[in-house]
Amino acid sequence: MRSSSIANTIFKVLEGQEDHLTAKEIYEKVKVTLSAVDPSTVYRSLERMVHQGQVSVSDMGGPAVVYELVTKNPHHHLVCEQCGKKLTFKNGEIADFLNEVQKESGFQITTNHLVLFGICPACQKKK
Amino acid sequence: MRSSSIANTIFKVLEGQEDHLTAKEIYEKVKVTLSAVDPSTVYRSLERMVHQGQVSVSDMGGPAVVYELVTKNPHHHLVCEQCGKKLTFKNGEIADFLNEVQKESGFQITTNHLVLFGICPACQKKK
DNA sequence: GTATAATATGCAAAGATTTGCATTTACAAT
DNA sequence: ATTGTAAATGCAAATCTTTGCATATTATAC
Ligand SMILES: [Zn+2]
Ligand SMILES: [Zn+2]
Ligand SMILES: [Zn+2]
Ligand SMILES: [Zn+2]
Repeated sequence: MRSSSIANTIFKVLEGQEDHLTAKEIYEKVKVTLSAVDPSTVYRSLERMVHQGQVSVSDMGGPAVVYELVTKNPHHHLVCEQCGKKLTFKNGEIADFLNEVQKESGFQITTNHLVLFGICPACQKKK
Repeated sequence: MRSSSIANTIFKVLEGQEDHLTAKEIYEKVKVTLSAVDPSTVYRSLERMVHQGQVSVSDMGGPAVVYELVTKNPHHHLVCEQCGKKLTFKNGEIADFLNEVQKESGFQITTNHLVLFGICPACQKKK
């Protein structure tokens, strides 16, 4: 993979990013560097990176699924479906559960960015 | 909601369905009964039903997210990302974990159809 | 290095989904 | 029943995403 490849540019974009990004947002950011890049190429690259396990793709309750680097800091989330408030769990806090499932099923778990939904304490009070 | 409403028709479609369906598939089935229905109406109705908790929406690894009645038989899945093989867990087998998260976070968990991914034993052998 | 095969990219078109707005329908209050 | 309000629907347009195919790039084998 040469350093100017799309995948590499995507990688850099995700690396310098705290939050999760939609495919569209990633495309926009890649276009800043590679102005002639085609959307389909970005979408296909993302798909590839997800399949290879470098990147996670998740529905976080927003208008579109979001992508994030997996390698950087493995974690999981609990999202309030009413106000969008987001808790982050370190991988270890969920690992027990996933290991249990792995042991009982024989499947090797690949889920690397679990997203649960709920209603946060504040929103529970609201009614 | 009158009995010929779109939401009601969608409900019937999902009720008489074993497997998960994509929005497109649901639209096609609704159209059989209500030939003049507009796609956007079906999409919006589904969104509503999901928001109200009657229907689950999940990425099961296929080309599009899939919908399913939640009320019928609450459950969760583990899907092989290589061959698509699908295990189904009764709600009880996952409930402990969700209850734990609920207790520790104060969030009231609403996730009603959890989908985990992994590699099944057969595909692990394939190398 | 040259040839061969596999992968990545761009482009155009198709397809799927969402959005804005006007209209209709359902519900509730009078 | 009449009126007023909120929700649901259809239609057209916009947007987002995927797909097929040709070209270019990269990797592998000789
Ligand atoms: Zn995350
Ligand atoms: Zn909240
Ligand atoms: Zn299911
Ligand atoms: Zn498998």
